[in-house]
Amino acid sequence: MNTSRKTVVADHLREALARGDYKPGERLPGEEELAEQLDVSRATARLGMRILQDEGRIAIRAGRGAFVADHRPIVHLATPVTGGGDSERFQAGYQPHLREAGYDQVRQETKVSLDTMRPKVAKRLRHGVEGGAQGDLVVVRSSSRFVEGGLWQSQVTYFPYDIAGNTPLMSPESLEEGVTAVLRSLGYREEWNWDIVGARMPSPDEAESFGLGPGIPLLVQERVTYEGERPLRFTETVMPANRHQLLYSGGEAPEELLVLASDVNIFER
Amino acid sequence: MNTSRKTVVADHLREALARGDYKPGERLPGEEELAEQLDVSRATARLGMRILQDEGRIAIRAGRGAFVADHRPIVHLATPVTGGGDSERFQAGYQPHLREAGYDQVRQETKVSLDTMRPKVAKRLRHGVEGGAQGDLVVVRSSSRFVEGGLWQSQVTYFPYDIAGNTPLMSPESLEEGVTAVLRSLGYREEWNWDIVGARMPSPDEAESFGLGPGIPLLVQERVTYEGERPLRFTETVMPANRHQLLYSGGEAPEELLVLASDVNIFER
DNA sequence: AAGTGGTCTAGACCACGGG
DNA sequence: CCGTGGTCTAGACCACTTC
Repeated sequence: MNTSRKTVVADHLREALARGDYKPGERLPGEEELAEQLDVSRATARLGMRILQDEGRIAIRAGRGAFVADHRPIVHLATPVTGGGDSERFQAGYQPHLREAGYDQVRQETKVSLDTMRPKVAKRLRHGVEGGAQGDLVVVRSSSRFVEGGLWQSQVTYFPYDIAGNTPLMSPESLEEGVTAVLRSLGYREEWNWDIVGARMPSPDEAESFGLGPGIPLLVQERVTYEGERPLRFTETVMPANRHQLLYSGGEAPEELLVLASDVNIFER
Repeated sequence: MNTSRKTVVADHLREALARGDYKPGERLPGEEELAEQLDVSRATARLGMRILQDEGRIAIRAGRGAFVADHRPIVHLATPVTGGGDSERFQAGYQPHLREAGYDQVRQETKVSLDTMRPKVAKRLRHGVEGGAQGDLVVVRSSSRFVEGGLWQSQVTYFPYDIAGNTPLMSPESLEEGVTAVLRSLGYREEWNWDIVGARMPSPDEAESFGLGPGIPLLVQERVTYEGERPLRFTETVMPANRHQLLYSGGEAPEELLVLASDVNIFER
C-alpha cells in the first residue's frame, strides 16, 4: 500500500472530488492552504496536486489556482461517406456542427506547400505507384481550426503531386465542398479507405499551441483513401482528447440513434 | 521563451533522443550524472526527466534508471462485421493476432455478474425498451486479457437481461465464436452499431493494473450494437495507447492494403 | 553493499494574474 | 501591490534492484 505523504494529498483531493465537494470549474484550495490542512510541506502538497493534474482531473493555472477539470468532448462523425448520406446533422460540415454545440468564433487557417515525402508519408502514399520523376513530390495542405481564439484541431493532408498539382487543391482557400468532392471533380473517386486511431501525449510544442496542461492526451487519426489500389490522399488529424471523440457507425444507422451516440462521453462514470 | 533549468534538462535529453544518441530500450544517464553534467541540483535534473516521462518518451523504473520508450502499438481491426468477411488475418480472433505479432503467453479471464444498470449503461441500452419489470437488469461480462503476465486490455460488455439471461452469455467461459455469433444463435442480429473512440489518462488503479507510468494515455472504445432500434449490447474496451491502435476501414478494402494499414504507427515521425 | 530512483523538508526567489 | 503558482537548492532518508 502506498501511504506516502503526497499520495495522501492526492487521495484527499480525489475523494473530495468524488464526493462532489467541488463542482466542475470550481476552484480548489491552494498549495499553501492544503499544506497546512494536511500538515505537509508546500512542496509535498504541490506534488500531490500534480498527481491529480496528471490524471486530467484538475487544471492548474499559474497565479490563479487549481480548478476542477470539465471534459465535454464533442463527437465527430468519422465514418467515411461510403454509406451515402448518413446524417445531415454531421454532413453539414465542421463549423455548423461546432456552432450547434454552443461554440462561437470558429476560424480556420489553411497553408499549402509543396514538399518531398518524408518516409512516414511515403509509406502511406507510395503503394501502387512507381517512384517516377515526380513520385516523391507531395502537395501538403495544413489546416488549423481555432475556436474561441484557441487552437482546436489541426489537420494535415498529403496529396501525390500528380493528382493535386495545379488544381484547386493547391489553393489555400478552404474547400467548402470537402476534399472528396474536389477529388471527384478532378476525376478521382475515393472508393475506400482505412483509418488508424490512436492516442499519445503532446510534445511541448503541441501542448503550447493547443493550450494543454499535463494530463490531456491527443487523439490522432490517420486516414488514407484509395481509388482501386492507388492512394489518393493521406490525412492526419490531431486533436486534444478532452474536447474530441470520434464516432464510427456501421450498417445503416438511423439518424436519431446516431444523435444519441453523439451525446456519449467517455469521461462519464 | 522558457529557459528554466528543468527545461534545459528536458531539452538536452529531447535533443539527444532526436539525434539518436540512445536507441529505444537503452538506458539514459542517471539523475545524479545529469545533474552534474548540466550543473543543476539533482531535484532539478529529476524534474527535467519527469517532463520527458510525461511526454511518453522515456520510462523511468525505480532502482534501475531511465530508458528510452519504445512504442509499438498493435493494430486492431475495429470495423464491425457488417461488411461481411473483411480480412481473415484479423477475423481469426484476438489471440492468434497477438501471437502473430510476436507475443506469447496470452491469457484471458472472464467474469460474469448480474447487476442493475448504472446511469451510464442505462443511457446506452435503454433506447427502444420500456423500463419494465426486469428492464433495469443487465448481464455484465468483464474480460481481462493478459499478455506476458501483464494486463493488456480490459473489456466490459453489458447485455439487457431479457436477451442474455439464462443463455451461454452468462457463462464465464470465453465465447470462442464471438459475441455476434452467440447473439445470432439466440435469434438476434447485430444489424448496425456505433463506436465512440476517445482517450484519457488512467486512474491510479488503472495505471497500477496495466502497469503504466505517467505519459501513457488510455484508448477507450465504446460500442453499442442494435437490431432495428433495439440495443443488443454495450461494450467498453480500455487499452493502453502505447500498445494499441484501432483500424476502421470503409468500403470494400482489399486485404493486402489493410495489412499495410496494420503496420502504421502514430508514434512515427 | 552499492547504485539508483522516490519522497520530503525548509527556505528562497521568480513570474503571472487580478485588483 | 498581493496572492498564487513555478522554479530551484541542499541535504536527508527511504525503497527497490542488482551484484
